[in-house]
Amino acid sequence: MELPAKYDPALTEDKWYAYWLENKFFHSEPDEREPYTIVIPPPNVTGILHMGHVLNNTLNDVLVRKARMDGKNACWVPGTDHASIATENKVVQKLAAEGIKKEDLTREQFLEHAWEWKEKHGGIILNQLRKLGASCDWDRTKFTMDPELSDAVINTFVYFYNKGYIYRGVRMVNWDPVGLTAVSDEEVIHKDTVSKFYHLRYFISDGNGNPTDKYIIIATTRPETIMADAAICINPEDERYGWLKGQKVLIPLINKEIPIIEDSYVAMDFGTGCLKVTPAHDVNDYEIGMRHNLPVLDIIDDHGRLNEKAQILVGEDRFDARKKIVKMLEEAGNLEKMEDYTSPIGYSERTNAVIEPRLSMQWFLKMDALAKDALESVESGNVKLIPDKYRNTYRHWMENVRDWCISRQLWWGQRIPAYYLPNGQVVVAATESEALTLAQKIDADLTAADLRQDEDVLDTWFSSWLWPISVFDTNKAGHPEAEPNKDLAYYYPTNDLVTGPDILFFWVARMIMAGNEFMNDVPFRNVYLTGIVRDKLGRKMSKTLGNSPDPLVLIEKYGADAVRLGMLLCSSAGNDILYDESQIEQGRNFNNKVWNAFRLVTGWNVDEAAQQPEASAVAVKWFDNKLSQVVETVNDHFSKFRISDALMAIYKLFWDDFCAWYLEAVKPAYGAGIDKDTYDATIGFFDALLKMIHPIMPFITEELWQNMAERKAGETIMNQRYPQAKPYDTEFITAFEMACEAVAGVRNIRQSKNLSPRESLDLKIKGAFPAEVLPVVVKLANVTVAEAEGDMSAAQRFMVRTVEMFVPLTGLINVEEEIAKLETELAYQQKFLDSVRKKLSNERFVANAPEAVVAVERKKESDSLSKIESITTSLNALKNNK
RNA sequence: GGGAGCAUAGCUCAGUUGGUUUAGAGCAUCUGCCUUACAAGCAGAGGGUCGGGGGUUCGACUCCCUCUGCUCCCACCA
Repeated sequence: MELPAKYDPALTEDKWYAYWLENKFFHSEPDEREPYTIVIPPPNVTGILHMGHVLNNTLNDVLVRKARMDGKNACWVPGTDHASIATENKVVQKLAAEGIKKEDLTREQFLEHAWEWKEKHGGIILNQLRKLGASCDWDRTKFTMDPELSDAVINTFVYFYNKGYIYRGVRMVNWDPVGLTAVSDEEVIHKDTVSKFYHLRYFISDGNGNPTDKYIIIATTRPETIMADAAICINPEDERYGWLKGQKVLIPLINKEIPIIEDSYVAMDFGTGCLKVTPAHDVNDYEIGMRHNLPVLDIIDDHGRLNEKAQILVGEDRFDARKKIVKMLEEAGNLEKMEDYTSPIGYSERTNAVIEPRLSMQWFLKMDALAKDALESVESGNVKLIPDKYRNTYRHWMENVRDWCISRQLWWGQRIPAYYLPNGQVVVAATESEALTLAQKIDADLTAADLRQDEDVLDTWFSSWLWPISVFDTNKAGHPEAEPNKDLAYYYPTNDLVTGPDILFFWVARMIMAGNEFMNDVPFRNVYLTGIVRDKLGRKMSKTLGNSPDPLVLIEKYGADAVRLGMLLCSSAGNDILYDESQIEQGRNFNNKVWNAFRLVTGWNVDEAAQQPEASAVAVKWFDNKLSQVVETVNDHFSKFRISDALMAIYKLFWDDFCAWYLEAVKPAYGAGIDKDTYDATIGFFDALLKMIHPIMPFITEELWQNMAERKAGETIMNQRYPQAKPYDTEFITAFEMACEAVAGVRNIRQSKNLSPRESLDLKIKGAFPAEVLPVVVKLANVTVAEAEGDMSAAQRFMVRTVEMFVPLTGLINVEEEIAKLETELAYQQKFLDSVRKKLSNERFVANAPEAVVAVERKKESDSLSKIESITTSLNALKNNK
């Protein structure tokens, strides 16, 4: 078969993926083998593949394919996350574009639209993963809102409620006025934001609600909330304000009288030392309010607009209201001054809206006991974080965790299974009928119609924390006492989890909690935390910056194998990835290299009569050893999750060792056939190399492996065993390296003297050069080898370790130049020798350093001495001949 | 404000309990080659004293202190 000189991934990738699918190579069922399990970090169901997914899923796939080739029963479970707030937002926007307002729909109607949207867009990202080559067990594809998975979520809620871990209460929550829901603390991003610090005059009341001419100044960033002020607070120690005690002041514009209170919370050295207390709209103020029994007046509505309780500016958005009230305050003479002020402001992770601290009734899950166990799981090493610097971060979070606000004021998600009785009492049960049974124990006359289910849904993470359990067994979550089903018993705990550090707490920590609670075992052994993919300039990839390439376009342009290799090249664990398209080009180039090596090897004609040349025999022996050495290295890298190192080891083995040295050493002369021994060995090596490359570049390796020999139907490289390391001879590997150095030395001389590679040269050797590898030198350097004798001053000289090599070149030697070169080298060696000797003459060194270290120094000394000797000899000879 | 981490060739990174490293790789750069697998290639070459300073040690890129710069996480000073 004639292959083109350039590899075209478009011709192979879809073909082989379809082949893998048809043969169900990705599918796993429990059997007697050791399982290797990974659950996918489920992407948002409506998500589109971005570079972060590419990195994550490439790593996952490499690990899964490697494990599969190591003989394990590999299972990678794919799926998607319903992502309640993100998806609901998208649906709301889509409906808005069609002129439909969410408020005008019933819950059922809205959900119908949402499901329709999910059906339409839900599969996209999983199909994109197929393009990347992901070897997921698609038969096991799950969605966090699959009916059975939702049941598991509901059962979990009921379980924790009955355990007393879930409670309902009014708390200051992070309100997202755009998403119209509470969000958890973790979903709030604090960003330093420049705003204004307004200094406002509050006049002292005369006792009858009229202002006197005395006033105090308070500093605030939120003048639009003054109408909700419940008091002005000073520090009791603050002498400046002693006179204020017991007085009342008037809120500007609305002239409402509020008391002066004292609380040590107020910092005397910040602002003016007077704090306006607004319990409904600030967490601290709320706590002060609780301590001092202040009334709570909520003047901001769900959308972030002032409500009628504000009395003024009713219906205005909080930020518009701020601008307007400042003007009003100024006109009323209440504005002392304003200054620029930078402070951290909370933003919603999903909608980027400024978070409004707001009091509301929410459901919470107690975290202390769960967090304690989850911390222990990591501290004890039951779960290993890679890189382990994240243990510190993890510990800090787990020790300072607050109760988890699990209710969301949304429709898309699992609806909270709490049912209210007409009298306000609440019962919690998995189904309406069970809830009715419970309710009837309270009041036997109740009917189903009397029960009202809670309107809220659960936080998305309240379903995804069950993922490693519920993808296998939907009954176990919520029922720790139940027997796990066959799949769960076999696949759990999973082996490795690959995810980003940004969801270490959102997801990873909570999965550990759920695993401990329901399985009494952690959900995975290793958590490999990838970096964030950034652009060349180190900026996070984002839609708004437009610096995020479309992976599918890249795959089309370079092939999935190239994209995978390009991503892995720069991805050491835990470090951010600075993505640059040139890395993908490098991946494509490597593809092409493999392709062309294949063209060369398969283009050879076996000559049954030919004897194996000595150089070939040496090269075969060497590469056999080298291969084992690198397999060992690669396995070691894999065991430490040093994927990019493993990749580089394979890359160099193929390109440098196999192509640049081995193939050149065994390549038959033009037009000649190759002997059978060498050919068979070469094909064997190629086979091993393809297997080593396969986890990283699955497509091209399958294509070539299939073409390398007759394959039976249903055969695939992905189910072959990974090459095993045999004992190898390091001495021989070193000897071959010396041969390579000798070849390089000759090539160097050719280059500097402008000599053609076709022109054969003499190579004279002085010293202990391993004779076994000489045939390779002879072939690759195109030289005739002999021992050096007599005067070598008319030769170009170089050294391989301690062996001197001469290429006699009468008439071509520039004596002056050679002398200068040798003198430089001599000076260097002399200096080196001095430093070694200084060490050796230090008694404390010789006495304290380990024997081996001292021996090394002695070897350095003797090597250096022998080099100096040979340099001196050559130098003298040159000088004498001058 | 608290905590963590990073700083090694032009770029991205290795350097595994301090000693065969007066430091390695890939990419990029430079030089010479269209040599019959591959110019997406081949053959060579140059390039850093390990952010600054101090200390411990026979010996430090590696340990300690300090300064500088960057990054991330956490955080209720209005």
